[in-house]
Amino acid sequence: MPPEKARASTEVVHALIRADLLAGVHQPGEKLKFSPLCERYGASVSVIREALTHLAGEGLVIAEPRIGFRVRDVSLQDLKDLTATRIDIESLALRYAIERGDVEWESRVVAAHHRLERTPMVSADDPARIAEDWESAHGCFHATLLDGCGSPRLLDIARGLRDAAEFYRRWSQTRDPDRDVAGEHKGILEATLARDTDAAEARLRAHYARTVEILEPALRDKR
Amino acid sequence: MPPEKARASTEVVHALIRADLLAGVHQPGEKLKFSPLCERYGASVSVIREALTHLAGEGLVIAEPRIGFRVRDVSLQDLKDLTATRIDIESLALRYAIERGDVEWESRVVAAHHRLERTPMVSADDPARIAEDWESAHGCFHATLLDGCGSPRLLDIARGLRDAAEFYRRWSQTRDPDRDVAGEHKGILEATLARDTDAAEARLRAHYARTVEILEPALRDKR
DNA sequence: TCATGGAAAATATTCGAATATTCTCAGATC
DNA sequence: GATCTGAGAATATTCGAATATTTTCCATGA
Repeated sequence: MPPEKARASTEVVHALIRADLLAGVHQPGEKLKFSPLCERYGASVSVIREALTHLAGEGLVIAEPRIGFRVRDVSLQDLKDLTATRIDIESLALRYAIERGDVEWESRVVAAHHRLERTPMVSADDPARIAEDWESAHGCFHATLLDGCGSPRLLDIARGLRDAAEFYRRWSQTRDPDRDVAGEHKGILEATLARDTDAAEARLRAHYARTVEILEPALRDKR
Repeated sequence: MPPEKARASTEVVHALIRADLLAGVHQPGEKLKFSPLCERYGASVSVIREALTHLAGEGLVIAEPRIGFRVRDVSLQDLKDLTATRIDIESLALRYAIERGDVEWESRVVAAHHRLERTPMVSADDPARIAEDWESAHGCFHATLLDGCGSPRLLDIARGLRDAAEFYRRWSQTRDPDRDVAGEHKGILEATLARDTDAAEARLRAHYARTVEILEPALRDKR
């Protein structure tokens, strides 16, 4: 339930809808009608419209002129393409980061990893669901890793792909209990700090390939 | 001067403003105020606002909440980053295209190149300005080249970067009279058809590096 | 049974005005 | 002289109603 805001700016509504999309409140492919959204977020059509246009730019919703907006659909095919693209882009950025990153960047990576390592993956009250804090620390670790590459354009592309991947990840909350995610992160960190480009890239690649493997069964029926 | 449209849908206005931005009607960094835009495009604030929000998603304008919108600024630093990123992304896509592209794709590349070759670079009436037809054929050739890669996500990223580059290219209409652009395109085409990945990538890389060299002097004063 | 047409309902789009915010600049204060 | 203040102007944002479009669904005819 979104908090009742007396004043609803488009930014706030954009963030609320975005959070709801990632949380799975609106199903993939579902039509997003104005009247219900206005009621839910306590805003007029104008601000809903602007928020949706913004989200369409981010690729989370699809704008269909004169028909309306719908939640972006998911498919196994798209997940594979997304993951492959993400691996290529992040490998590129990580290589540059390892090549160009300074000590200040290194420290931020170590800090982000430490935070991730010390954040419990599941919350105490709902062990079936991945904790919000962990999701945040996880995203932050991967973003910081690439941060040293020095290319705003490349980082922007990587951020967009991460958002899209998060959409999939949150939508299907399945996970492999045998998987040593912490170990994978540690491996990436160590290879990066050792400035071992090939090893770091291989580990990053394996990390994401694992994720798609886990999500695959949940998408089997979606084509 | 934009054609007087009795009915102004946001799509039409979006396309008009976009064309004007690429044509340099609105200067980089300039504030885009609603009243003048409403008058110029014959639309109400709502449709102008939606068009600008859309353009902000494409990165051509910058949205500053509660302050308004402005044309994205240009800088030498950004041009260099953009070009480097574009080279990396397009190299990646071209490699995949050469690896995976079928005969149908090959034919489209040949066709696009033929069209580009037979389109005059400058129009008869204004030899100082690059012809609209040529710009279009040029963009189409480069897009088709990557088309065979089979990754919608990667193609989407490449398209965004091409748009950004076009913004720079059109803004500064300088060009090098000694440059053999047609030869460069032919070289890329031949290496691609020969499925010589390394040669094709090297030629694509050189092609874009040349472009930044030519644009550089015009941006010297912009930092 | 299936296709077609065309009201009626549902819905998206657009508008212009009402409101809120930011900017400008003259005057006051230190 | 420099900085603050606040009224007024300029501007962006938000609203709800008016308009246009799409969808639904039932009647009609092949």
